[in-house]
Amino acid sequence: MDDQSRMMQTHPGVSLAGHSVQGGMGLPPHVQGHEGADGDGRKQDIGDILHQIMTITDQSLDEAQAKKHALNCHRMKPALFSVLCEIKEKTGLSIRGAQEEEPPDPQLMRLDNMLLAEGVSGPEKGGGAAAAAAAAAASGGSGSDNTAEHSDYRAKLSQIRQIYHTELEKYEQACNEFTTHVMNLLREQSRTRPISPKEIERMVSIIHRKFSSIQMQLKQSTCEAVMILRSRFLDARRKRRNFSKQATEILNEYFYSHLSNPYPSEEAKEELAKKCSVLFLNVSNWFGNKRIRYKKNIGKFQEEANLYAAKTAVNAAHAVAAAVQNSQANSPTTPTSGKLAIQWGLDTGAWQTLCSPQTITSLFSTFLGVTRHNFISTRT
DNA sequence: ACAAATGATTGATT
DNA sequence: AATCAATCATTTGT
Repeated sequence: MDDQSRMMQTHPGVSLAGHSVQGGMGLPPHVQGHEGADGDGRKQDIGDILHQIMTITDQSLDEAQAKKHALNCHRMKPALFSVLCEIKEKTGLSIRGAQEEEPPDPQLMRLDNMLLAEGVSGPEKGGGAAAAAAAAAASGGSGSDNTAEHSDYRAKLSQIRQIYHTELEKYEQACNEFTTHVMNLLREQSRTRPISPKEIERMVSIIHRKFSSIQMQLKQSTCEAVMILRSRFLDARRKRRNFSKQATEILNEYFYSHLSNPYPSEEAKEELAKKCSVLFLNVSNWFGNKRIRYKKNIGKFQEEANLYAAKTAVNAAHAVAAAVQNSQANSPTTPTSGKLAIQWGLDTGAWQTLCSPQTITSLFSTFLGVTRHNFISTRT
């Protein structure tokens, strides 16, 4: 209303010149006569029109409807409409131009990528399973019972995915509904207001922007949920399983039978990992923990040490005995063998005496049924 | 419920 | 890159 009156005042020349709406209520315009084709008559017309517009709210709906129809049917209407649109376009210059182009939001892209990677926004079934499998592999579980471990995770993930999709669909539907509503409204209004198709387009894009910002919030919170789920289920620290009895058995056997240097080589670790059906990293962690904990409190591990020493002895006794016999027979002493202090560390040194005398003694006695001294004396 | 045991992580060190 | 040391978070044993 303001627009209309303003523009009509500013550009009287383009108003409904030469056409009297006044007496033609409900009648097609062409039936009415053209009384004043120039001068006073025209001004009079304009005044009448303005007056009519100003008082339009006082009129009944039927009357207004009829006037609208009369306006729409006027032969000059399309031309007038385009002129008004043009004027409006020019006067509203400042509004547009500022945010015409929209570069793809980097954060939105990050969110999209993550959702895709997690199998939330990707293809329905395969993507999710693949993502779960990948996550399982990355988490480095013990390998044997991954499926049971992660079925819960997968269930929750698909729950998130479902919520995400339904919400997204809801937003999309609402967006479309709203857009069509607004478009219809604007189209309807464009019969009486100078609204160009371009403007409608712009309005639509504004609406889409608004809705996509809502979508972004949805994506954000979905990402958060996935992250929480991940940390809850896949962080190995949180969901850890102790190794099987056999695995710890094998590892302990190696540890105590290499107590003087419990640093398995890469190959040895590989082999142990295979034997225990755990990962290489698990073996490394295990030895790291074992060394530090053993060193920290040797006394506590005494019993265990004896146990495994005995175990290994059963397997190795013959071999050792043979070796001893061999060395007795043909070779001078092994240079390092006399030294019984066991130190750990790397080439750089920093080795400490760690094996208690009792451990050594028990090792020797269980191995060969001789005392440490006896054993040494047999070699020297 | 509590403490001990245990596997993993992290930061520093070498 | 491998290891140590401290620490975390869970599991297991009581």
